[in-house]
Amino acid sequence: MALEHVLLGLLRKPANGYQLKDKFNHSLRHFWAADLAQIYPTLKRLEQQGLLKSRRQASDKGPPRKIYRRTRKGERVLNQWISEGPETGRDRIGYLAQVFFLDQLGDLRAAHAFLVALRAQTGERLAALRAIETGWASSDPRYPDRLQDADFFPQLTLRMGLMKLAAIDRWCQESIERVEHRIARRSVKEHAAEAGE
Amino acid sequence: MALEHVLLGLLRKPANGYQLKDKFNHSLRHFWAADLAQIYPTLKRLEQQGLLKSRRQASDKGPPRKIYRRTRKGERVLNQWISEGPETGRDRIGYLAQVFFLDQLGDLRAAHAFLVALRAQTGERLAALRAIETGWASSDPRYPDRLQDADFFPQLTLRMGLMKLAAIDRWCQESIERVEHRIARRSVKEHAAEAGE
DNA sequence: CGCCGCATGTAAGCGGTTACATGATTTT
DNA sequence: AAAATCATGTAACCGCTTACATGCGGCG
Repeated sequence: MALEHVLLGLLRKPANGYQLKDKFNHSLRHFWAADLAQIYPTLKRLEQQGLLKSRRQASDKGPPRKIYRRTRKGERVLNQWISEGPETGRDRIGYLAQVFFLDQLGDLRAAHAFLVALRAQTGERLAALRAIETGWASSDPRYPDRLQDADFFPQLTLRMGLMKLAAIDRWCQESIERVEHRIARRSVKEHAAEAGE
Repeated sequence: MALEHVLLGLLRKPANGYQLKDKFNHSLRHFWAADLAQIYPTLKRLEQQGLLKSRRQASDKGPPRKIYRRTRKGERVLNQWISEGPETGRDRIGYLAQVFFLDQLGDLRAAHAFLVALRAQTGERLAALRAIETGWASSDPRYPDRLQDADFFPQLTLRMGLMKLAAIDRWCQESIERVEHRIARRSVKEHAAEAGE
């Protein structure tokens, strides 16, 4: 399981399940979503495997927390996961499957609308990432290359998000144009056919 | 389920499970993997839902085939899936999670090696896509903008793969360089510290 | 004779999502 | 008084992967 490894990575410092969820929402959200209902049982399992240890701790506000701490065995497993090399090629890209079948709508204008919608979504996500970047850059003068390692590598993932979304946006632009040409060409042909009848 | 929709899209023309697997391997492989053990039960379920119909047909070589054909209801469901707009943001990117925690290896040279390996993998996939593109371009003079719609949209997905992998490759390049600078800077500091002792 | 390609399936298990259940504290 | 936030969990279900089971026909 991959979530196991991500939790081990996040537990560089001790934390409880709820805090881990927040960490997901703040830093990893753009390429990894996690649910509390998945986090809790996974933490439990990791403890059973001896990769984590937990202790209860009273909280000022709300019920007591169950705080997990990574064991040395847990560290070793994390290290091994990364050392095994990059996990690539398992991606399933839903919107690309949709694009693949776009002709089956039988309506180029509907296909066009799909691409326009995709570009809008991409633009939103791109704007969100850019906002994070400018915020970070303005709050820390060491951004990006004088950050300490623990922040530098997350910064690299942000940069990857930015570059990928920019590439998707460029693709949307050019694809939309090409579909527009297609529509124009087709209507010319139709007129020619009508004139010929 | 998403595989359901992809199978519906692939069944523009009737086919059996084994052929569908081949279609996956030929055209969708780069953004969607599918297993026979998943395809067969899914086809069965789609038939139970009235989105497909099947008939047995003897084969020259090997056992008889079970050929599925899409019903009008199946067409409607496919259409609806695409019309609901692009499915984005559900992606879990394993290697980015690994990059995120790369500092925890506690060894910049190991992190560097990871990025080099990622770049190598990216390069391989990029080369594979480029080979497909040049093959297609040389075998069909209509490539890319005079292809018929049923080929044009798949061509768009190929182009997306190319652009994304190129972006990842650029990111790898610049990230590797930045890590190298980091290593160099660090060793300078170490020398300074030694001199100071 | 064994292996490969064609062809169809089942069973077990895993990882993840959705929905449900509970309850304290803080904010509106 | 109601809603939001903090906090932990369970149960049911779903989709997918891995492994297993079966069998035909052609090739070396």
